[in-house]
Amino acid sequence: MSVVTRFAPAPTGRLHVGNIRTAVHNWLWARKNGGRFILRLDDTDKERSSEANAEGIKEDLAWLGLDWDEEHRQSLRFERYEAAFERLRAAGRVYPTYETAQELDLKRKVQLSRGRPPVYDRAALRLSDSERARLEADARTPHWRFRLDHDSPIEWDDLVRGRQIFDPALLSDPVVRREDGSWLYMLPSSVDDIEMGVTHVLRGEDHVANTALQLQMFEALGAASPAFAHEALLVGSEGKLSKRLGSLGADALREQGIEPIALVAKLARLGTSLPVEPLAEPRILIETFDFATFGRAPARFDLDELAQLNSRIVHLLPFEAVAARLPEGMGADDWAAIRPNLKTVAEASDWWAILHGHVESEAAEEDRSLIRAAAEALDEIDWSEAPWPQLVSRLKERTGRAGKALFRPLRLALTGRESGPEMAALLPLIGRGEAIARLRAAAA
RNA sequence: GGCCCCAUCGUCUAGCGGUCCAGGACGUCGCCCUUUCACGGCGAAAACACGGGUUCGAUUCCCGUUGGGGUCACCA
Repeated sequence: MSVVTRFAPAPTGRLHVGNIRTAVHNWLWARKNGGRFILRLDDTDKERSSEANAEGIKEDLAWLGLDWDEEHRQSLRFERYEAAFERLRAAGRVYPTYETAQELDLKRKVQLSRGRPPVYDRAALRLSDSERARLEADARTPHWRFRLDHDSPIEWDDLVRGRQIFDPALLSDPVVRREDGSWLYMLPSSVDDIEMGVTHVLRGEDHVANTALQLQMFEALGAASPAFAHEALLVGSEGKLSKRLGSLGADALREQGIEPIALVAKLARLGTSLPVEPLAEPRILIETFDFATFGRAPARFDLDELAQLNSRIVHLLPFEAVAARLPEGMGADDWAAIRPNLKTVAEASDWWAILHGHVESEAAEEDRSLIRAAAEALDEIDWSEAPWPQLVSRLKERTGRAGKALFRPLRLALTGRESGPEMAALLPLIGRGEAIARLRAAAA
Protein backbone atom coordinates (compact mmCIF):
# COMPACT_ATOMS: atom_id res chain seq x y z
CA MET A 1 0.00 0.00 0.00
CA SER A 2 1.45 3.31 -0.99
CA VAL A 3 1.46 6.08 1.56
CA VAL A 4 -0.62 9.24 1.15
CA THR A 5 -0.33 12.04 3.67
CA ARG A 6 -1.84 15.48 3.71
CA PHE A 7 -1.15 18.86 5.20
CA ALA A 8 -4.40 20.74 5.65
CA PRO A 9 -3.96 24.29 6.91
CA ALA A 10 -6.77 26.79 7.04
CA PRO A 11 -5.66 29.82 5.00
CA THR A 12 -6.19 32.18 7.91
CA GLY A 13 -2.58 33.28 8.21
CA ARG A 14 0.97 32.41 7.28
CA LEU A 15 2.59 29.17 8.36
CA HIS A 16 4.05 29.16 11.85
CA VAL A 17 6.34 26.78 13.71
CA GLY A 18 3.57 24.50 14.97
CA ASN A 19 2.05 24.25 11.51
CA ILE A 20 5.35 23.75 9.84
CA ARG A 21 6.28 20.93 12.12
CA THR A 22 3.31 18.82 11.15
CA ALA A 23 3.84 19.74 7.50
CA VAL A 24 7.44 18.58 7.77
CA HIS A 25 6.50 15.31 9.39
CA ASN A 26 3.78 14.54 6.85
CA TRP A 27 6.18 15.35 4.04
CA LEU A 28 8.96 13.26 5.56
CA TRP A 29 6.71 10.24 5.99
CA ALA A 30 5.39 10.47 2.41
CA ARG A 31 8.88 10.93 0.96
CA LYS A 32 10.34 8.13 3.03
CA ASN A 33 7.75 5.75 1.58
CA GLY A 34 7.78 7.07 -1.95
CA GLY A 35 4.18 8.15 -1.41
CA ARG A 36 2.19 11.27 -2.14
CA PHE A 37 2.06 14.45 -0.08
CA ILE A 38 -1.15 16.41 -0.52
CA LEU A 39 -1.66 20.10 0.21
CA ARG A 40 -5.27 20.66 1.11
CA LEU A 41 -6.44 24.16 1.88
CA ASP A 42 -9.22 23.93 4.45
CA ASP A 43 -11.03 27.10 3.49
CA THR A 44 -14.59 26.25 4.49
CA ASP A 45 -14.68 29.28 6.75
CA LYS A 46 -15.17 32.13 4.29
CA GLU A 47 -14.93 34.79 6.95
CA ARG A 48 -11.44 33.93 8.06
CA SER A 49 -9.89 32.48 4.91
CA SER A 50 -8.26 34.57 2.24
CA GLU A 51 -6.62 34.04 -1.11
CA ALA A 52 -3.62 36.05 0.02
CA ASN A 53 -3.07 33.65 2.89
CA ALA A 54 -3.45 30.65 0.60
CA GLU A 55 -0.72 32.08 -1.60
CA GLY A 56 1.38 32.90 1.44
CA ILE A 57 1.16 29.32 2.66
CA LYS A 58 2.22 27.95 -0.72
CA GLU A 59 5.08 30.38 -0.79
CA ASP A 60 6.15 29.27 2.69
CA LEU A 61 6.02 25.59 1.76
CA ALA A 62 7.99 26.20 -1.40
CA TRP A 63 10.59 28.15 0.55
CA LEU A 64 10.88 25.29 3.02
CA GLY A 65 11.42 22.86 0.17
CA LEU A 66 8.32 20.85 1.05
CA ASP A 67 7.04 20.02 -2.41
CA TRP A 68 3.48 18.75 -2.71
CA ASP A 69 2.11 16.31 -5.26
CA GLU A 70 -1.50 17.45 -5.25
CA GLU A 71 -3.38 20.55 -4.26
CA HIS A 72 -7.01 20.75 -3.23
CA ARG A 73 -9.33 23.38 -1.85
CA GLN A 74 -12.35 22.53 0.19
CA SER A 75 -14.21 25.55 -1.12
CA LEU A 76 -14.21 23.85 -4.53
CA ARG A 77 -15.61 20.59 -3.24
CA PHE A 78 -18.89 21.55 -1.62
CA GLU A 79 -20.93 19.21 -3.83
CA ARG A 80 -18.96 16.25 -2.46
CA TYR A 81 -19.81 17.26 1.09
CA GLU A 82 -23.42 17.77 0.07
CA ALA A 83 -23.55 14.22 -1.28
CA ALA A 84 -22.01 12.76 1.88
CA PHE A 85 -24.36 14.83 3.99
CA GLU A 86 -27.38 13.46 2.14
CA ARG A 87 -26.18 9.92 2.67
CA LEU A 88 -25.78 10.54 6.36
CA ARG A 89 -29.17 12.15 6.54
CA ALA A 90 -30.79 9.21 4.79
CA ALA A 91 -29.10 6.94 7.29
CA GLY A 92 -30.36 9.04 10.17
CA ARG A 93 -26.84 9.95 11.27
CA VAL A 94 -27.37 13.67 10.97
CA TYR A 95 -30.15 15.68 12.63
CA PRO A 96 -31.39 19.28 12.71
CA THR A 97 -30.94 21.35 15.85
CA TYR A 98 -32.32 24.78 16.62
CA GLU A 99 -30.46 26.23 19.58
CA THR A 100 -28.80 29.58 19.11
CA ALA A 101 -25.13 30.03 19.88
CA GLN A 102 -26.14 31.93 23.01
CA GLU A 103 -28.39 29.13 24.19
CA LEU A 104 -25.67 26.57 23.69
CA ASP A 105 -23.18 28.75 25.47
CA LEU A 106 -25.52 29.05 28.42
CA LYS A 107 -26.08 25.29 28.55
CA ARG A 108 -22.34 24.74 28.62
CA LYS A 109 -21.87 27.19 31.46
CA VAL A 110 -24.57 25.52 33.50
CA GLN A 111 -23.05 22.07 32.94
CA LEU A 112 -19.60 23.30 33.81
CA SER A 113 -20.78 24.94 37.01
CA ARG A 114 -22.36 21.65 38.03
CA GLY A 115 -19.08 19.87 37.47
CA ARG A 116 -20.43 18.10 34.42
CA PRO A 117 -18.60 17.91 31.10
CA PRO A 118 -20.15 20.43 28.69
CA VAL A 119 -21.57 17.90 26.27
CA TYR A 120 -24.49 18.69 23.97
CA ASP A 121 -27.63 17.32 25.60
CA ARG A 122 -29.33 16.20 22.35
CA ALA A 123 -32.42 18.20 23.17
CA ALA A 124 -33.12 18.48 19.44
CA LEU A 125 -33.40 14.71 19.20
CA ARG A 126 -36.31 14.75 21.64
CA LEU A 127 -38.27 17.40 19.81
CA SER A 128 -41.80 16.36 18.86
CA ASP A 129 -43.03 17.00 15.33
CA SER A 130 -45.24 19.83 16.51
CA GLU A 131 -42.44 21.48 18.43
CA ARG A 132 -40.21 21.25 15.39
CA ALA A 133 -42.98 22.69 13.21
CA ARG A 134 -43.39 25.58 15.58
CA LEU A 135 -39.65 26.33 15.47
CA GLU A 136 -39.65 26.29 11.69
CA ALA A 137 -42.72 28.50 11.61
CA ASP A 138 -40.79 30.79 13.92
CA ALA A 139 -38.36 31.20 11.02
CA ARG A 140 -35.68 29.29 12.89
CA THR A 141 -33.49 27.47 10.39
CA PRO A 142 -31.61 24.50 11.82
CA HIS A 143 -27.93 23.72 11.89
CA TRP A 144 -27.03 20.05 11.70
CA ARG A 145 -25.26 17.65 14.00
CA PHE A 146 -23.75 14.27 13.34
CA ARG A 147 -25.35 11.72 15.66
CA LEU A 148 -22.69 9.74 17.48
CA ASP A 149 -23.30 6.08 18.12
CA HIS A 150 -23.10 5.67 21.89
CA ASP A 151 -23.26 1.89 21.86
CA SER A 152 -19.60 0.99 21.90
CA PRO A 153 -16.33 2.67 22.73
CA ILE A 154 -14.30 4.23 19.95
CA GLU A 155 -10.83 2.72 19.68
CA TRP A 156 -7.75 3.01 17.53
CA ASP A 157 -4.04 2.39 17.68
CA ASP A 158 -2.36 5.74 17.43
CA LEU A 159 1.06 5.66 15.81
CA VAL A 160 2.52 7.87 18.51
CA ARG A 161 0.10 7.64 21.44
CA GLY A 162 -0.60 3.95 21.34
CA ARG A 163 -4.03 2.44 22.03
CA GLN A 164 -6.75 5.09 22.37
CA ILE A 165 -10.19 4.47 23.82
CA PHE A 166 -12.98 7.06 23.90
CA ASP A 167 -16.44 6.89 25.41
CA PRO A 168 -18.66 8.51 22.77
CA ALA A 169 -21.18 9.53 25.43
CA LEU A 170 -18.61 12.00 26.74
CA LEU A 171 -18.40 13.68 23.34
CA SER A 172 -20.83 16.19 21.83
CA ASP A 173 -22.52 15.35 18.56
CA PRO A 174 -20.47 17.62 16.31
CA VAL A 175 -22.14 20.36 14.30
CA VAL A 176 -21.32 19.61 10.69
CA ARG A 177 -23.32 22.27 8.92
CA ARG A 178 -24.36 25.79 9.82
CA GLU A 179 -27.78 27.37 9.45
CA ASP A 180 -26.67 29.05 6.25
CA GLY A 181 -25.70 25.71 4.78
CA SER A 182 -21.94 26.25 5.08
CA TRP A 183 -19.68 23.43 6.22
CA LEU A 184 -17.65 22.96 9.34
CA TYR A 185 -14.31 21.22 9.42
CA MET A 186 -15.39 17.79 10.65
CA LEU A 187 -17.31 16.31 7.73
CA PRO A 188 -15.35 17.82 4.80
CA SER A 189 -12.12 16.63 6.33
CA SER A 190 -13.40 13.06 6.60
CA VAL A 191 -14.87 13.10 3.10
CA ASP A 192 -11.61 14.42 1.66
CA ASP A 193 -9.47 11.92 3.50
CA ILE A 194 -11.62 9.16 2.06
CA GLU A 195 -11.81 10.46 -1.49
CA MET A 196 -8.17 11.48 -1.71
CA GLY A 197 -7.02 8.12 -0.45
CA VAL A 198 -5.21 9.46 2.58
CA THR A 199 -3.54 6.58 4.41
CA HIS A 200 -1.97 8.44 7.33
CA VAL A 201 -3.36 11.38 9.20
CA LEU A 202 -0.51 12.95 11.14
CA ARG A 203 -1.54 16.00 13.14
CA GLY A 204 -1.27 17.68 16.52
CA GLU A 205 -2.72 16.12 19.65
CA ASP A 206 -5.28 18.88 19.78
CA HIS A 207 -7.12 16.68 17.27
CA VAL A 208 -7.37 13.43 19.25
CA ALA A 209 -11.00 13.93 20.22
CA ASN A 210 -11.80 14.90 16.62
CA THR A 211 -10.35 11.61 15.52
CA ALA A 212 -12.80 9.75 17.73
CA LEU A 213 -15.65 11.61 16.03
CA GLN A 214 -14.27 11.18 12.55
CA LEU A 215 -13.73 7.48 13.05
CA GLN A 216 -17.49 7.16 13.37
CA MET A 217 -17.95 9.28 10.27
CA PHE A 218 -15.67 7.05 8.25
CA GLU A 219 -17.72 4.12 9.39
CA ALA A 220 -21.05 5.83 8.71
CA LEU A 221 -19.78 6.71 5.24
CA GLY A 222 -18.81 3.11 4.68
CA ALA A 223 -15.11 3.81 4.33
CA ALA A 224 -12.04 2.32 5.93
CA SER A 225 -10.27 4.78 8.19
CA PRO A 226 -6.69 5.90 7.72
CA ALA A 227 -4.00 5.37 10.34
CA PHE A 228 -3.70 8.19 12.85
CA ALA A 229 -0.71 9.74 14.54
CA HIS A 230 -1.10 12.59 17.01
CA GLU A 231 2.07 14.33 17.96
CA ALA A 232 2.50 16.36 21.13
CA LEU A 233 2.28 20.10 20.65
CA LEU A 234 5.15 22.54 20.88
CA VAL A 235 5.42 25.03 23.71
CA GLY A 236 7.48 28.20 23.92
CA SER A 237 10.84 28.32 25.66
CA GLU A 238 9.15 29.72 28.77
CA GLY A 239 7.34 26.41 29.09
CA LYS A 240 3.89 27.81 28.55
CA LEU A 241 2.17 27.57 25.24
CA SER A 242 3.10 31.02 24.06
CA LYS A 243 1.20 33.29 21.80
CA ARG A 244 4.50 34.26 20.31
CA LEU A 245 4.95 30.71 19.09
CA GLY A 246 1.64 30.83 17.31
CA SER A 247 2.57 34.05 15.60
CA LEU A 248 6.14 33.10 14.79
CA GLY A 249 5.66 32.90 11.07
CA ALA A 250 7.81 31.37 8.38
CA ASP A 251 8.01 34.77 6.72
CA ALA A 252 9.38 36.37 9.90
CA LEU A 253 11.92 33.61 10.40
CA ARG A 254 13.01 34.00 6.82
CA GLU A 255 13.58 37.69 7.32
CA GLN A 256 15.70 36.89 10.35
CA GLY A 257 18.03 34.94 8.11
CA ILE A 258 16.93 31.46 9.12
CA GLU A 259 17.70 28.94 6.41
CA PRO A 260 14.71 26.79 5.45
CA ILE A 261 16.72 23.63 5.97
CA ALA A 262 17.58 24.77 9.49
CA LEU A 263 13.91 25.15 10.35
CA VAL A 264 13.11 21.80 8.75
CA ALA A 265 15.98 20.03 10.53
CA LYS A 266 15.02 21.52 13.87
CA LEU A 267 11.30 20.82 13.59
CA ALA A 268 11.80 17.34 12.16
CA ARG A 269 13.69 16.18 15.22
CA LEU A 270 12.54 18.36 18.09
CA GLY A 271 10.59 16.21 20.51
CA THR A 272 12.03 13.00 19.10
CA SER A 273 14.86 10.90 20.46
CA LEU A 274 16.93 11.64 17.37
CA PRO A 275 19.54 14.39 17.80
CA VAL A 276 19.00 17.75 16.13
CA GLU A 277 21.94 17.99 13.76
CA PRO A 278 23.24 20.51 11.24
CA LEU A 279 22.27 19.17 7.85
CA ALA A 280 22.60 20.92 4.51
CA GLU A 281 19.84 18.87 2.92
CA PRO A 282 16.90 16.74 4.11
CA ARG A 283 17.99 13.29 2.90
CA ILE A 284 19.04 12.03 6.33
CA LEU A 285 15.86 13.42 7.83
CA ILE A 286 13.78 11.40 5.40
CA GLU A 287 15.76 8.22 5.98
CA THR A 288 15.59 8.39 9.76
CA PHE A 289 11.98 9.48 10.19
CA ASP A 290 10.27 7.07 12.58
CA PHE A 291 7.08 7.40 14.63
CA ALA A 292 8.69 5.30 17.35
CA THR A 293 11.12 8.14 18.11
CA PHE A 294 8.33 10.60 18.96
CA GLY A 295 7.95 11.67 22.57
CA ARG A 296 4.49 12.10 24.05
CA ALA A 297 5.22 15.17 26.14
CA PRO A 298 5.09 18.71 24.73
CA ALA A 299 8.53 19.88 23.58
CA ARG A 300 9.90 23.38 23.94
CA PHE A 301 10.76 25.34 20.87
CA ASP A 302 13.61 27.76 21.51
CA LEU A 303 14.40 30.46 18.99
CA ASP A 304 17.99 30.78 20.23
CA GLU A 305 18.60 27.10 19.60
CA LEU A 306 17.24 27.54 16.11
CA ALA A 307 19.60 30.46 15.52
CA GLN A 308 22.55 28.39 16.69
CA LEU A 309 21.64 25.48 14.47
CA ASN A 310 21.24 27.97 11.67
CA SER A 311 24.78 29.27 11.93
CA ARG A 312 26.21 25.78 12.04
CA ILE A 313 24.29 25.00 8.89
CA VAL A 314 25.46 28.20 7.19
CA HIS A 315 29.04 27.06 7.85
CA LEU A 316 28.22 23.94 5.86
CA LEU A 317 26.55 25.50 2.84
CA PRO A 318 28.48 25.18 -0.41
CA PHE A 319 28.99 28.23 -2.60
CA GLU A 320 26.58 26.97 -5.27
CA ALA A 321 23.80 26.74 -2.71
CA VAL A 322 24.03 30.40 -1.76
CA ALA A 323 25.56 32.07 -4.82
CA ALA A 324 22.27 33.61 -5.89
CA ARG A 325 21.93 35.39 -2.56
CA LEU A 326 25.50 36.68 -2.42
CA PRO A 327 26.54 40.17 -3.47
CA GLU A 328 27.54 40.73 -7.07
CA GLY A 329 31.11 39.66 -7.72
CA MET A 330 31.56 37.49 -4.67
CA GLY A 331 33.26 34.25 -5.59
CA ALA A 332 33.70 30.79 -4.10
CA ASP A 333 36.98 31.76 -2.43
CA ASP A 334 35.44 34.80 -0.80
CA TRP A 335 32.56 32.67 0.46
CA ALA A 336 34.96 30.06 1.84
CA ALA A 337 36.90 32.71 3.72
CA ILE A 338 33.86 34.41 5.21
CA ARG A 339 31.48 31.51 5.75
CA PRO A 340 32.88 30.17 9.06
CA ASN A 341 32.09 33.44 10.76
CA LEU A 342 28.54 33.90 9.61
CA LYS A 343 25.30 33.52 11.52
CA THR A 344 23.20 34.15 8.47
CA VAL A 345 23.89 34.15 4.75
CA ALA A 346 22.82 37.79 4.58
CA GLU A 347 25.79 38.75 6.75
CA ALA A 348 28.05 37.81 3.87
CA SER A 349 27.08 41.12 2.29
CA ASP A 350 28.33 42.99 5.34
CA TRP A 351 31.70 41.33 5.03
CA TRP A 352 31.78 41.92 1.33
CA ALA A 353 31.27 45.60 2.04
CA ILE A 354 34.05 45.49 4.59
CA LEU A 355 36.44 43.85 2.16
CA HIS A 356 35.71 46.05 -0.81
CA GLY A 357 34.00 49.12 0.50
CA HIS A 358 35.13 51.94 2.68
CA VAL A 359 36.32 51.15 6.18
CA GLU A 360 37.00 53.86 8.69
CA SER A 361 38.60 53.35 12.03
CA GLU A 362 40.84 55.20 14.39
CA ALA A 363 43.56 53.38 16.25
CA ALA A 364 43.93 53.97 19.97
CA GLU A 365 46.81 56.22 21.01
CA GLU A 366 48.96 53.36 22.24
CA ASP A 367 48.47 51.41 19.01
CA ARG A 368 49.42 54.15 16.56
CA SER A 369 53.05 53.18 16.23
CA LEU A 370 52.13 49.57 15.70
CA ILE A 371 49.72 50.45 12.92
CA ARG A 372 52.28 52.70 11.27
CA ALA A 373 54.82 49.92 11.41
CA ALA A 374 52.29 47.59 9.84
CA ALA A 375 51.76 49.95 6.93
CA GLU A 376 55.50 50.05 6.32
CA ALA A 377 55.88 46.31 6.63
CA LEU A 378 53.14 45.67 4.10
CA ASP A 379 55.19 47.58 1.58
CA GLU A 380 58.16 45.30 2.08
CA ILE A 381 56.69 41.82 2.13
CA ASP A 382 56.18 39.40 -0.72
CA TRP A 383 52.45 39.80 -1.36
CA SER A 384 52.18 36.77 -3.59
CA GLU A 385 52.94 34.42 -0.76
CA ALA A 386 50.75 34.35 2.37
CA PRO A 387 51.19 38.00 3.35
CA TRP A 388 49.60 37.79 6.79
CA PRO A 389 52.14 35.50 8.52
CA GLN A 390 54.93 37.58 7.07
CA LEU A 391 53.36 40.76 8.37
CA VAL A 392 52.84 39.28 11.77
CA SER A 393 56.39 38.02 12.23
CA ARG A 394 57.89 41.31 11.11
CA LEU A 395 55.72 43.27 13.50
CA LYS A 396 56.47 40.92 16.34
CA GLU A 397 60.14 41.45 15.71
CA ARG A 398 59.93 45.24 15.50
CA THR A 399 57.40 45.99 18.21
CA GLY A 400 57.73 43.07 20.57
CA ARG A 401 53.98 42.71 20.57
CA ALA A 402 52.26 39.36 20.31
CA GLY A 403 48.89 37.73 20.77
CA LYS A 404 45.91 39.87 21.46
CA ALA A 405 47.92 43.08 21.78
CA LEU A 406 49.11 42.56 18.24
CA PHE A 407 46.02 41.17 16.56
CA ARG A 408 43.26 43.25 17.97
CA PRO A 409 44.52 46.63 16.77
CA LEU A 410 45.40 45.23 13.36
CA ARG A 411 42.00 43.64 12.87
CA LEU A 412 40.32 46.82 13.99
CA ALA A 413 42.33 49.02 11.64
CA LEU A 414 41.92 46.67 8.72
CA THR A 415 38.26 45.70 9.08
CA GLY A 416 36.76 48.15 11.53
CA ARG A 417 35.58 45.23 13.63
CA GLU A 418 36.83 43.39 16.70
CA SER A 419 35.92 39.96 15.46
CA GLY A 420 35.50 38.18 12.20
CA PRO A 421 36.99 35.60 9.86
CA GLU A 422 40.64 34.66 10.00
CA MET A 423 42.85 37.62 9.08
CA ALA A 424 45.09 35.35 7.05
CA ALA A 425 42.16 34.78 4.72
CA LEU A 426 40.92 38.35 4.79
CA LEU A 427 44.11 40.27 4.09
CA PRO A 428 44.67 38.95 0.56
CA LEU A 429 41.04 39.72 -0.20
CA ILE A 430 41.41 43.32 0.93
CA GLY A 431 44.48 43.80 -1.22
CA ARG A 432 47.78 45.46 -0.55
CA GLY A 433 47.00 48.99 -1.62
CA GLU A 434 43.74 49.18 0.24
CA ALA A 435 45.25 47.57 3.35
CA ILE A 436 48.03 50.13 3.46
CA ALA A 437 45.57 52.95 2.96
CA ARG A 438 43.40 51.73 5.81
CA LEU A 439 46.34 51.40 8.15
CA ARG A 440 47.59 54.89 7.37
CA ALA A 441 44.13 56.35 7.84
CA ALA A 442 43.75 54.61 11.18
CA ALA A 443 47.10 55.86 12.41
CA ALA A 444 46.62 59.40 11.19
C1' G B 1 -14.95 20.71 36.51
C1' G B 2 -15.12 15.76 33.24
C1' C B 3 -12.06 13.02 30.01
C1' C B 4 -7.13 12.10 27.68
C1' C B 5 -1.75 12.53 27.50
C1' C B 6 2.98 13.52 30.03
C1' A B 7 6.83 13.89 34.22
C1' U B 8 15.16 11.47 33.62
C1' C B 9 20.95 16.63 33.05
C1' G B 10 19.26 24.02 31.54
C1' U B 11 16.78 21.79 26.66
C1' C B 12 15.29 17.33 23.34
C1' U B 13 15.66 12.52 24.98
C1' A B 14 17.71 6.73 25.80
C1' G B 15 16.17 3.57 29.58
C1' C B 16 10.87 -1.14 28.84
C1' G B 17 13.14 -4.79 37.61
C1' G B 18 19.27 -6.08 38.78
C1' U B 19 23.82 -4.86 32.98
C1' C B 20 22.50 2.70 35.66
C1' C B 21 27.52 5.58 41.08
C1' A B 22 21.86 6.45 34.44
C1' G B 23 23.65 6.80 27.85
C1' G B 24 23.36 10.40 23.49
C1' A B 25 22.51 15.31 21.28
C1' C B 26 22.14 20.87 21.92
C1' G B 27 23.77 24.40 25.25
C1' U B 28 27.47 25.55 29.29
C1' C B 29 32.55 25.20 31.04
C1' G B 30 37.76 23.79 30.15
C1' C B 31 41.75 22.40 26.93
C1' C B 32 43.90 22.15 21.96
C1' C B 33 44.34 24.51 17.05
C1' U B 34 44.85 29.56 15.19
C1' U B 35 51.14 34.09 17.45
C1' U B 36 43.60 37.65 18.39
C1' C B 37 37.74 36.91 18.32
C1' A B 38 35.31 33.34 15.69
C1' C B 39 35.37 28.44 13.10
C1' G B 40 37.03 23.51 14.03
C1' G B 41 38.88 19.30 17.31
C1' C B 42 39.02 17.05 22.25
C1' G B 43 37.33 16.67 27.24
C1' A B 44 34.48 17.86 31.75
C1' A B 45 30.43 19.30 34.87
C1' A B 46 25.26 18.49 34.73
C1' A B 47 19.10 14.66 35.79
C1' C B 48 15.70 9.82 37.69
C1' A B 49 9.39 15.85 40.82
C1' C B 50 7.41 14.21 45.80
C1' G B 51 4.93 10.48 49.04
C1' G B 52 3.20 5.68 49.64
C1' G B 53 3.13 0.70 48.12
C1' U B 54 4.68 -4.22 45.21
C1' U B 55 9.47 -6.80 45.15
C1' C B 56 15.25 -9.91 47.66
C1' G B 57 15.88 -5.46 44.54
C1' A B 58 13.00 0.09 41.71
C1' U B 59 14.62 5.38 37.04
C1' U B 60 11.91 1.11 35.40
C1' C B 61 5.43 -1.80 38.01
C1' C B 62 0.83 0.17 41.02
C1' C B 63 -1.69 4.22 43.81
C1' G B 64 -1.76 9.19 45.36
C1' U B 65 0.14 14.35 45.46
C1' U B 66 2.18 18.18 42.79
C1' G B 67 3.30 20.11 38.12
C1' G B 68 2.86 20.55 32.67
C1' G B 69 -0.01 19.85 28.05
C1' G B 70 -4.59 18.84 25.34
C1' U B 71 -9.87 18.76 24.79
C1' C B 72 -15.01 19.60 25.92
C1' A B 73 -16.94 26.00 19.35
C1' C B 74 -22.51 27.04 14.49
C1' C B 75 -12.62 27.57 14.54
C1' A B 76 -9.58 24.30 12.07
